[in-house]
Amino acid sequence: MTRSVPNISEAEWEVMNVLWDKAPLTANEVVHALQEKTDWKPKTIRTLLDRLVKKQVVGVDQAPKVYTFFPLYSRSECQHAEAQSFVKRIYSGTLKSMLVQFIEERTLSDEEIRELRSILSDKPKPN
Amino acid sequence: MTRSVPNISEAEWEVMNVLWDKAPLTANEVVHALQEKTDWKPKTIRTLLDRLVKKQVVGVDQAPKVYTFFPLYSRSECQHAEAQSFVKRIYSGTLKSMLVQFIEERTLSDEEIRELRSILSDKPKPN
DNA sequence: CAAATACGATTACAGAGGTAATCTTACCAC
DNA sequence: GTGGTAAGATTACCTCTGTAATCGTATTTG
Repeated sequence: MTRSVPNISEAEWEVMNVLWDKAPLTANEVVHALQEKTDWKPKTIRTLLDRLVKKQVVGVDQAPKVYTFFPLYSRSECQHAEAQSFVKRIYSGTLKSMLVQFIEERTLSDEEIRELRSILSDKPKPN
Repeated sequence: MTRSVPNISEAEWEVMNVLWDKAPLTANEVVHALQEKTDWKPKTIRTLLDRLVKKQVVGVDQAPKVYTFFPLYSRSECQHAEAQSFVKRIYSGTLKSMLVQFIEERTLSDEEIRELRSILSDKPKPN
């Protein structure tokens, strides 16, 4: 039974990526981590954190006077949820058709194709 | 040189799918085509069409008194644009990591994996 | 011709998201 | 203790999206 993941907006994803990498973090630590990637003001990042808390995607520890934030869902859980809805919306539900398109349009280099093929060969686990 | 595709919202994608299937269509024809898939009111669909025209994702032929609408971008062009930004946002840019995840989490059946593998084997065109 | 209808144009309005600023309060340094 | 600062809480404001309704005008119909 997969929990359903709340929607996470584009800007919020940036924040989540930081938290997944090194939570728990204070708001300030998140701000610093994002200072390189974005040019958001600290207040903006704080707003994003608050919204994530409100959506219950992020938890907060209020015990110390300076709050620390941490994810309530794993990165792969969220990626998976996004991927499902993305593939459904854009490719009528089949990852295959997406991959076919990427191959046909040569978006993937031969090298990448080789990599993908080897992943697929390795993995058909007989379980 | 790839034209950059304007953003298309979720509801707008439904409309685009209809247009890609059988444009040019009048607003009414689009409404009928969507009557089965959605429960949107005709006015709602009309609004979506107007917004798509405004965004210049859809063109309109005003010559006949009843306008006809048609896409200005191909379906695969739009899919591709969405896929790029999706993979970038969610999987740090690599389709590979997405596929790896799908395989590792057994989101794909053995059958699907076989299909993907055969696609990959067929396609590494040496051109 | 007058009324009904159909289509297009304009307007509406709430929620999410992007991007902050201001207000409040508590703590630290003089 | 008083003023500066930092953290959290509250408020702001615009755009986009979802979801239409209303208004104006032209065409059809009785």
